Parts: sequence; structure tokens; C-alpha cells
Amino acid sequence: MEKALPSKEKPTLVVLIGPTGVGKTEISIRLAQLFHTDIISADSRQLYADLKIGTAAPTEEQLAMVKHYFVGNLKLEDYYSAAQFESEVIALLNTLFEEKKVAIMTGGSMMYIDAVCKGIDDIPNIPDDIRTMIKQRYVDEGLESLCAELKLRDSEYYRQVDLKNPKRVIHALEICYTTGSTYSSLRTRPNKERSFDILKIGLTRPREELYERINQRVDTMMQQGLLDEVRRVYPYRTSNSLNTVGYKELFNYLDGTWTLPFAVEKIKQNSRIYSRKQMTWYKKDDSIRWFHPEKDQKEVVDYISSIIFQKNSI
RNA sequence: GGUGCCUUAGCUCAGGUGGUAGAGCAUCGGACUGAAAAUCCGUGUGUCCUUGGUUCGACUCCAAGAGGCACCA
Repeated sequence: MEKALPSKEKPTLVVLIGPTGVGKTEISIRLAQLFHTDIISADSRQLYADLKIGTAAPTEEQLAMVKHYFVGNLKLEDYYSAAQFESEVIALLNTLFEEKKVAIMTGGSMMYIDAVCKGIDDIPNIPDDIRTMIKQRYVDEGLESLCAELKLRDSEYYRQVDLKNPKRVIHALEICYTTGSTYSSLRTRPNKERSFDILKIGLTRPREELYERINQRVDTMMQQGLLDEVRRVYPYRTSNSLNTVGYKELFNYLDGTWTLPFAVEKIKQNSRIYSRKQMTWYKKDDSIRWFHPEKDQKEVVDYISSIIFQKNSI
């Protein structure tokens, strides 16, 4: 039931998670100021410089208050992955923890957070030509053909994958081609040792309250000029960075297939769905301690303090 | 005022010689280790508008009523 007490000498990574729109950004800043530390953003879309409004990235003022990492430093066409995030964050933490006892990581990208907390397998990057080739074969021959090939090349993974999910099947084949080995042999799922303790704080609200905030936030984004932001990035619309709630819907409006009010409704709806998928992911993680972002403000601080104080005073 | 058509799941609609009903979307649930705000999977009990009649049995047929749409006056 009780987790092992944090070791006395290790620094602490406070991981602040919760569904989109719950209010992570504000609290993360307050905590960072309180504990005199920096914020690592774990958000696969706030990484991009040109997606400020639609991703509800921290504002200029907020960025000025606390040092943030991994916000707004990629170009729309840049490739990025959870594995890259893992290694860059670990490297950064090694530096940060030379000076500080605490760091804060916050964001909604569940896989990025798991990559940092649990680690991710070492798998070589896929060369562009292989990626293109398999993608083309998917278009030409269809998923079934790729599944048949996966069965031959990696029968073990074939038995585990969701054969209806093209991304998974394609990725497995990419790895087979790139490494000459099987994907399953590389999926060792190590629980990587970290040189720091992890303290997971979950923020949540009753669903109605969350939905209400999400809907309002979308209206606010529109008032702040989301549509102009979307127009500006339109030329890059096929980039993965723009396969994103808030952008893909408005592309449909700009293309004339949806009306503006319908597109805005869809942004709200897809944001709500996203928040639910995040909650589904978090349900499996019983190391998360849950709080209400407004009602439990004091409790959050007390909880973190008690853990850190305990460590550094014993 | 007359004639015709419509009224079925939150929404748009399908359906049946009379044996209490089904699709898409929404909702909700789930999977998920290199594109993850992605990708994928699962999930449908609702006075079949109301009342009365025929019938062993009506959402289905008949009548009246209510609401909607179209056309004619």
C-alpha cells in the first residue's frame, strides 16, 4: 500500500499531470516559484513555436516568471518523439539537480511523461527512405498486406499488436526493416533506474466543471485570434505537428468543408474527448495523488513540502 | 379552410404479410514504448406523437386529436 519512502539523498521530480484545461499551468508556476525551481513542459504540441494560442501554451508573462524548458523551440516541420524527449529531459535534469533539489515537470502528453518516468526502449531511428517506402506500401497494398508481412517477420509481435491500427503495424515493420531484427526482441520494457525520486501530483475536477472550462477556453482562444494563427500555419498543414485539435478543425473551415461554428463545436468536442483519454491513461497509475486545482491548493503544497522536507531533514 | 406527406435513440433518419426495433453521428468505456492533442477498439431499453378501436397480440392496420412541412385556395 505505502510506497517506499523517498531516499534521503535523491532530488525530486514533481510530475504535475491532469487532463487538458484542468489548470496545470497556473499551479505549476506557483509551485515553481515556491520551490525556487524551473518547469519542464511535457507537451508534444507546445514544443512548437507557432502554436501558442491553440495549445494554450504559457504566456510571455508566465514564461518570464519561471524558466520553462521545451516550450516553443521547434519548427512545425521538425520531427520529434517521446524517445527524444526522454533523453533530453534526463540530460537536463542531470544538470538541474546539481543546483536544485526539486524540479517540476508538467504537461498532458502521457507518453512523454511515461518516457521520462519509466524509460523507453532503445530503438534506432527509422531512416526516411524506409519510412516513406512502408507508408507508400500501406497506401498501395493496404493494411492486410502489411499485417501478413509482419506475421512472417515478427510473429511474436504480430500476436500482440492491434492489427487494425495502421500506425502500430507500420512502425513494427519499419523497425524490422531498419534493424534486420524483430520489434519484439527490442521491446524489453525496462524500468529504467533514475537518479531522482518521482512525485506524481494529479489535478482533476468533476467532469461537468472540466467540460465547462474546456468549452470556455476554446471560446477564449477564438477571441485571442486562433483563426489567424491557423491561417499562418496553414502552409504546413500536412506536418504531424498540425495534426492537432484546434488546428485540424479550422483547416476544414478554411477549406470550406465546415462552417466556422461547426468547426468550433468540433474543437470543443475533440478537446473533451482528449481529456477523457488522458483520464483513462491516468487511471492505471495508482502512484498519482489527486487534488482539485483550486480547492486543494494548500494541500498540494503541504503534500509536496512534507515529502521534500522529510527527505532533507532526516 | 382544402389536399398530400411527415412525427421512431441526444441529433439525422431507416424499418417491418401486425409477434414491442436499427444505422450514422453524439455519448460513454477501453487499448496504447519513437507521429501520442496521434492512432485504434468496444458500447444503443427508446412511452416507435397522444387517445380510442380492430386483434390472442399494434410501433406497424383503422379513426379522432396534436405538432411540423409542402402545395392549393
